[in-house]
Amino acid sequence: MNIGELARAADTKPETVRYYERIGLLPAPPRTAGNYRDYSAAHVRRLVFMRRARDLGFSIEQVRALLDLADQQDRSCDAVDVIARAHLAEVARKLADLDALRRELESLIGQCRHGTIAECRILEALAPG
Amino acid sequence: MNIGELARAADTKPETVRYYERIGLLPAPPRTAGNYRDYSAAHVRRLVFMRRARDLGFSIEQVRALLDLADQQDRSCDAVDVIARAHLAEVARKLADLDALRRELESLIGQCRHGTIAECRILEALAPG
DNA sequence: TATGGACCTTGTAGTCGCTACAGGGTCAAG
DNA sequence: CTTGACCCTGTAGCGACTACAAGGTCCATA
Repeated sequence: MNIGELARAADTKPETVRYYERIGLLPAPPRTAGNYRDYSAAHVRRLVFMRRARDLGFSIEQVRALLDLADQQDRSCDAVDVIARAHLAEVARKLADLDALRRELESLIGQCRHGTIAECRILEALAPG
Repeated sequence: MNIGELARAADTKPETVRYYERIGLLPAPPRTAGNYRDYSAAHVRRLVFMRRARDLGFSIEQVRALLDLADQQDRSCDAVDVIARAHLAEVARKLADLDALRRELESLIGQCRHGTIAECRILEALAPG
């Protein structure tokens, strides 16, 4: 299986796959006679896992930690729980920030009286004083 | 007023101020005999405006557009409204995405049975099919 | 007057997670 | 045998800063 097929199987792109190999996240596969990367089903599984975790907003370093843990089958899975909870806390924080931001923008926009720039309430709200 | 004082007045850092000058967002001020940047109250107003807009999540290019508009006092402020509304739409979209993400993470975490990695529901949920 | 330390100057490189080339090589179909 | 779709490597770019390094300036204190 070449890099394009692997990428399609994980709904990503060859550039991203090469990037993951370069940063040591996806093991380098054997090469064909023509120097093409030659992937197996295990690579597909690993890449799909990575893409799914990335889509859920885990950072590359968190993904690396999750993959490392996944390789140690007999350890307690509490470490996985810790990573997931830390990420959830971060997401919750961002949600709160973004919601406050939305309210502030809505208030800003609600003040627009469609006059001239000189009397623009939105710009006034952004300006000091 | 030197760069450190300006930065403190706008609750930011000298590096950021120099960055804004480099990308043409904050006009280069005159220099003192010792080659220090010498800022006026107008610079403070502009930088505070920029930081406030950035804190509200406007991109640098949006801030640039808002500043350009703010300089044209007799134009209609509808263009400002358009920028603000576009940004609000973007924020609302991100909020929805992040909320879906939070729910998915909560569901993932709710499945943790604190056993071994081999039977970890979180890792299973991340793994392919 | 000397000296220390806090500031300022420039330029460059790093962050994150890719993405987009450029300039070549390989492969399968027609 | 040629065409075109893919692959290879290496490097540079994105946004919005941030972090140095190596030097210069300014001001207060000894």
